[in-house]
Amino acid sequence: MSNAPQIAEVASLVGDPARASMLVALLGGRALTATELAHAAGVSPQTTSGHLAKLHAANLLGLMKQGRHRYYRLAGPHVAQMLEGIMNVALLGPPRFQPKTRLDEQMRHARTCYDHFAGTLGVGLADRMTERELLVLGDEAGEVTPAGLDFLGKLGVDFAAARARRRVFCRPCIDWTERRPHIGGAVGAALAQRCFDLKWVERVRDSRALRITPAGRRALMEHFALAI
Amino acid sequence: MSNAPQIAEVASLVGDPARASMLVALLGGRALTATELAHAAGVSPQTTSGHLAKLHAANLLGLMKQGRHRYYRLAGPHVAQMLEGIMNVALLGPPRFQPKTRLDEQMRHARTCYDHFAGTLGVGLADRMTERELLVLGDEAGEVTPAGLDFLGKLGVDFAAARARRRVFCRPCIDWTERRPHIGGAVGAALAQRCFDLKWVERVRDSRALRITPAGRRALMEHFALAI
DNA sequence: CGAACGCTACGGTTCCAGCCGTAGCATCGC
DNA sequence: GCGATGCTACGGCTGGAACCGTAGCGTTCG
Repeated sequence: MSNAPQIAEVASLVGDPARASMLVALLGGRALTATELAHAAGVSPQTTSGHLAKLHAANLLGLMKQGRHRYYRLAGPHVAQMLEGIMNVALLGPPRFQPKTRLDEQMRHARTCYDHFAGTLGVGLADRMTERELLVLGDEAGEVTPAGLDFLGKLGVDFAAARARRRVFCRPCIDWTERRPHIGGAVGAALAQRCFDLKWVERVRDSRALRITPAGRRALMEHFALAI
Repeated sequence: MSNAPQIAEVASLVGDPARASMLVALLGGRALTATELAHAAGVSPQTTSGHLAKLHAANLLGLMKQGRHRYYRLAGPHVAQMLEGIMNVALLGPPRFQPKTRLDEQMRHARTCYDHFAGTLGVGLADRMTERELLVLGDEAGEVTPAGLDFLGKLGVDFAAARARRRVFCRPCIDWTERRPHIGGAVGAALAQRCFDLKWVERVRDSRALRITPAGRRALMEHFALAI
């Protein structure tokens, strides 16, 4: 009568710690090989192979074969959004102990969240833009103001897709570490892409973490009054 | 290092068919007793009790004791939003056979989605309001226009909470049956509440389904040009 | 007060899914 | 061509969880 079985099927796929680790790793936005995902999940390649096959069969992952490698990525924004929703519930659940590691510090500072920025960098950008009324972020939605559109346009951010509609909405995404919203959706993705193109921000190898370049540090201060 | 274990824990809670059925039943928005949920899930009361204890311990459900009954409800909008995200992924997954039952027809027509309307009614309202530019719905966000604010205000919809911010955003929610967005978020909740208050729409006993009253039928035609 | 009802605690059974070892197939480098 | 690498298929093991029956506690009603 209902779609509960299908919900359970998808949820149980995410419900295995190994698979959840893989999905979280892929939430970094990059396509990863089966071996990399095996390392991320802490299980053998054989086990990983089975997990990835299931996730792929359920359309949670996309697959790109390249030589002897198989690159997996999230099937789309809807999967990222689902994971985000689950993370949000996990965050509001019973409080937990979380041993802080060194790597955490880097992640806390700046990382990707599928296709946009998170961490101190992500919420910092959102805060500064909100202060200057370039952006309005509510609990359930957000919008770029005309001034914000102008501002981002001058930075060279490409709104071709987002501008198709008259308004440029954006989706607030609750930051896992900061517990406050940052800029998600098409706007967040376009802004992040521009920062990559301008070499303000670089990906850290084998991680979701990001490194802000010296040029990026200056530029963020200049354009966003954001001291990182 | 990461929060993957917590994600997996939450997801595995939803990943059991019995628990998923209970959560979907609670997505109707009402608080239900353990026995009602047992019936919804198709398992014994003993088993149900264990499931509900787990869901409650993980802060996915709220509990209200009333005499010898225990009323459970979703812990909050974040849980509903998570379920919505999972449903969305399940929808875009591999196509499935779905035997249509009689009850489905009623549900397809009009039902609640936590705190707002879904089904033909839900998407119909969204469509008509969009046509008249009372509402703008994008892929990831939406907003009530000034004309829409005026329109809904005259209907007596209470925006006290939503109006706190200058703008009234709303969250598009992908309809499970129609596969198109309907009005969610605070705006959807306020509109639904007003329709209940005006007795345009009634809940159907023991179901998420809704019945549109004769007065409601007339009013929807009059105010929204919506023929149901 | 006794019976019925709503719900939970505990014990035992069953079954499934994750895991790895071994083996096998494609691809790359020398 | 040969070995190394990346990945997958199969088989057997094992741990965990869902499930129900029985039993027990609190509440309601006659």
